[in-house]
Amino acid sequence: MSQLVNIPEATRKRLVQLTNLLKLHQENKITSKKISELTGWSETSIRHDLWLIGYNKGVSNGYETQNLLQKISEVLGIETSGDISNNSNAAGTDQISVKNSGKNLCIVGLGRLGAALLDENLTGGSSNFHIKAGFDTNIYRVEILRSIYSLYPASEMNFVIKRENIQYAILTVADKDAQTMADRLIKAGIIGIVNMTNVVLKVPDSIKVENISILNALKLVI
Amino acid sequence: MSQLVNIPEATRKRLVQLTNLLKLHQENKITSKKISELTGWSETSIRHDLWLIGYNKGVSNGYETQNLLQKISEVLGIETSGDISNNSNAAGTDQISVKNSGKNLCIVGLGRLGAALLDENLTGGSSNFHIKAGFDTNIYRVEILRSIYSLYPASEMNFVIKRENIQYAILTVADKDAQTMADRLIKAGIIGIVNMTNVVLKVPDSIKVENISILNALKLVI
DNA sequence: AGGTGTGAACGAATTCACAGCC
DNA sequence: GGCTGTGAATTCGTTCACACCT
Repeated sequence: MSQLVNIPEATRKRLVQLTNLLKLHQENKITSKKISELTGWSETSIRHDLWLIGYNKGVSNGYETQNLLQKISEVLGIETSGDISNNSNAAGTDQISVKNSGKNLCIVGLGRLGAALLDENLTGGSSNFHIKAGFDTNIYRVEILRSIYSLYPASEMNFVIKRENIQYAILTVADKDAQTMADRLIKAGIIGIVNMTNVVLKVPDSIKVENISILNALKLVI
Repeated sequence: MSQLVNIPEATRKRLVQLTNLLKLHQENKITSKKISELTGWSETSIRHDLWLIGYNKGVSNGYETQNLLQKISEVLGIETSGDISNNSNAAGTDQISVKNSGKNLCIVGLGRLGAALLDENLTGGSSNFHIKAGFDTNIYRVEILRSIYSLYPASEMNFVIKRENIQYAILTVADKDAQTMADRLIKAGIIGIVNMTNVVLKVPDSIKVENISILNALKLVI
């Protein structure tokens, strides 16, 4: 789909974070040294990353902030649209028309955390994620919550995910239900899961999972 | 204090996750093959990890679940304080605490997400983290929220962190305030930060940071 | 000078291969 | 036969060294 080049995982992680940095960066240009100062990454690493994605617009004088941001977003398959969507900038080598389809996602598990995410500004910033649904096994929970998003009992998961063309899920259920729910999500057609539970999910190779358990993170900073 | 051996970061991550798996595992024994099935990690990797931490109780017949859990927790410096203490003392009071060297933490930024974390069961499971304080620059926010935890305006951060002997922080502020708040936390004596913002924090080498931005995670599962 | 681009060298992490044990 | 323990081999990621640009 988007993945023009095969980017190493470590580089992908840095690039995603770099997009956020570039968005906040006020100045026109930015050097690898400056990025290094702001992040703690080595200058070489940054240049190497950009080399890997075939960026060669720096030419000894630093990178043009917006141009770099554009390129990285392209390569990662995330849209930056938002602020400067002057798509009319020709010159670029983007022969492949990046389809501007927003990414639809759902939140599975509407406890305190999941419910908070419904209102979190996930679609903001300028990345186009659309929260299309929230699910919970507890039907009362679904009814009680007020939100601008549509909430459903978990029993309707399969149906709703297909109808709304949802491809990604944030999993915030109890640990004991995590694997079961992941299985159901995958069966319904989900291809990427942000796993906020504390368990390791076993999924097919084709499914991408990112683990961001708060408890695990705490144990790692000890 | 705990770090008996110098464990590679990749191994540490797996071990933390493995503790969760072992806690949920019902059977007495577990093999590397079984762990592999449950997680997707390679069998060799698992055995190698255990070898690295000097575990050698497996001897060709699988590992004893509880013994292994104990050992890993020890090495990682996280207490397991017997999650299955239902063996004899069935009474609700689990005050049987082993080595109550609890880790004190605070939550910085009491938006929807931060507020949700106050009530999240972070200290549960069996890892002893104690949420000692919540901070927000918005003093009204602090006053409005009800919780069993103590909330303070950010201006009192330095004082409270020292008084309560808080060493770890979960950062859930707005991106633009992230670095500033991190700096203040570090100045106040914090040594580990779980960074839930979307920015990369620049911190001294002595400070541990784990990044668990939901937005970044979403971009990585695309 | 101060910056990028790029392959080679180095170090970290994973996998392989096989010895040893039950 | 099925399992763990362990060094070696391989793959992956980072850093170095230096050519080149402006």
